[in-house]
Amino acid sequence: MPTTAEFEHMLRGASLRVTRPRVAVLSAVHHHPHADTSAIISAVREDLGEVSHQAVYDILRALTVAGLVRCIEPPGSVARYEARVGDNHHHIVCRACGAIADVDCAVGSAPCLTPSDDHGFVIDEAEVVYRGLCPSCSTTTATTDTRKDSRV
Amino acid sequence: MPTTAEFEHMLRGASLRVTRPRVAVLSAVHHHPHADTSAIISAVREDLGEVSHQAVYDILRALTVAGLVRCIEPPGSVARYEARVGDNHHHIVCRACGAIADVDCAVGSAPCLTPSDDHGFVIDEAEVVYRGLCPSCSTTTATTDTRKDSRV
DNA sequence: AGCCTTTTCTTGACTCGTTCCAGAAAGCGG
DNA sequence: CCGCTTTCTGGAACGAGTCAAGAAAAGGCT
Repeated sequence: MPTTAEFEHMLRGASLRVTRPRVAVLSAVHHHPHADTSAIISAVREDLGEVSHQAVYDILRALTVAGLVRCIEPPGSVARYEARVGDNHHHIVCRACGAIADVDCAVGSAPCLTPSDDHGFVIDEAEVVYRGLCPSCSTTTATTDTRKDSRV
Repeated sequence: MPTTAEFEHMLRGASLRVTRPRVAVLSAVHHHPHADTSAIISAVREDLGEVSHQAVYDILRALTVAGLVRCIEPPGSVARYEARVGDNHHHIVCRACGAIADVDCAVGSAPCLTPSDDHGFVIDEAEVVYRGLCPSCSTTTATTDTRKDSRV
């Protein structure tokens, strides 16, 4: 886990001013992977005392466009943020509890980036979202759900 | 494009009561692929006159759980609905204008359903979202965006 | 065909995540 | 240390979607 000095260095490297709220937000995202905005606001306020929610929204956007954090928006959930950037990994979302886990790329090459027909689009990214049940939900839920209807 | 009688038959086949709003919503989703809820409401009202938005929300949910329509929620956009169900296809979303196009599965097998580490999750579906620029946006936008940083 | 039960639709208020705005505060180059 | 610029505060506002109670209608049954 990076130190405060490293967070400051990351901000400067992205041409962003170094402020206490920004360091706190960056730190919160690193310490709470896949946290939503309100969780990040809480974490930042534990750190600094009162911080406006607007500041956190602004900072998260600034960090996102700077490439220091990544915003993911799972269906049926609010926006969540994570610090793993640069490596293109994907996510498993639990249908029952909404838990999210990271998944590294399944295959070495990029088969999903070459669809059969791109309709003239210029594709620069493909994101994969796996859906299923997390370990605890799959055990508590009776094994009544045996559908297997999805191809990829 | 299915006829009204066929829409009614689809509803009955899903154990759903046949009502004019439901037929109109089902028809609207078939005629307007990837339309958002407000567009569907407009289309239904052109058909039937006044219909409450609540009815459309309820109907869309009922049709979704019945498997007659599919709900997609692209990041940065509201929920959209489409009638192509059963075949597992994916979507290209234009970063600039939000246009959506269908993409059939790139490969015959399901490589994306076997991630390198599933963290104990029971995966039953994988959804792929391609992001890029649609034909018109890629020509109007100057070719200044040459990043190619995504693997899958 | 006509009743009765259950489901569905209407109306209207309301929640929640997010954004907009104007002014105060703080970072940082000179 | 000063001043310009960016950032943060506080509060209002917005929009998609949800909740709740009662009216309307679908469909089974006689």
